[in-house]
Amino acid sequence: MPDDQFQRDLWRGSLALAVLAALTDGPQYGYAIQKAVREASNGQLALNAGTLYPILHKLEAQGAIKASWDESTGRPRKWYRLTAAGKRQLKTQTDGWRAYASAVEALLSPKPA
Amino acid sequence: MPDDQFQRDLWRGSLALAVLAALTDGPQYGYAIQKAVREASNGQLALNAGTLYPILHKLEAQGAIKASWDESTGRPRKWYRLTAAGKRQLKTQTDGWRAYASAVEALLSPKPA
DNA sequence: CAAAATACATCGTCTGGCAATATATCGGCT
DNA sequence: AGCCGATATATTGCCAGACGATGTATTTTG
Repeated sequence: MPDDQFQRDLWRGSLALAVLAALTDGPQYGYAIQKAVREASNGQLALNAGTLYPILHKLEAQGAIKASWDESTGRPRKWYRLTAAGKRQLKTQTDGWRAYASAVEALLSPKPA
Repeated sequence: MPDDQFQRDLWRGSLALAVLAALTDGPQYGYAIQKAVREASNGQLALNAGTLYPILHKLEAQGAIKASWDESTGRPRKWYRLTAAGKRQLKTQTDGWRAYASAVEALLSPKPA
């Protein structure tokens, strides 16, 4: 059941989804993503640095995002932008997340007698 | 930030939440829970046996559920029911799940300009 | 000038979930 | 009667995700 597997992987890696989502409005660098995610979720999703950077590297290895250094600023920043594949992945996983969330909600809501 | 920690733990163990939820309408035995979860989520959450039983044992150890064997039927069945603590836990974690889900949704939705 | 924030990164560890495996009974089909 | 699939519980070994801790260096703020 590859479909099943997909659902599983999706919910497990939902922080990666958050990272992708943070890049929808244009390129960002790591530290800014961390803050953006925290703020967009009203502080509820605190993306740890030890979690964020591995995710970024993995997404890059997968080809979902592409990185480039900006040395012009004081501290060098590594900017990430979504690739075409990354945009597709974001859409697919967003749909998947919503399906998962509504499945959980169905379990939590009182069933019709 | 203990609050943060709570949020994290909640989303990680969301299958345990599903198990608790499956017991709201009265006691159930393992195999029935497995099917109930699968059906209530339209097949999207397939609770693996190797996942379910450890969860049940853990919830029991925590005192959230209580087990009793029914030997009267052919194959003996182990019935689980929510304890008072389990009901409280279900409510708390349900609220937590919804907060988490809406936080993720906030990230996925296009932000207001 | 010191402290806090910015900015990237890695490592070890813990935990959750899964596949595989094991055991045993029951119902239906042939 | 014999076989198979579904029922029913359970354990084990493995892998991946996430976290805390730690490290380095610069820049802003007090």
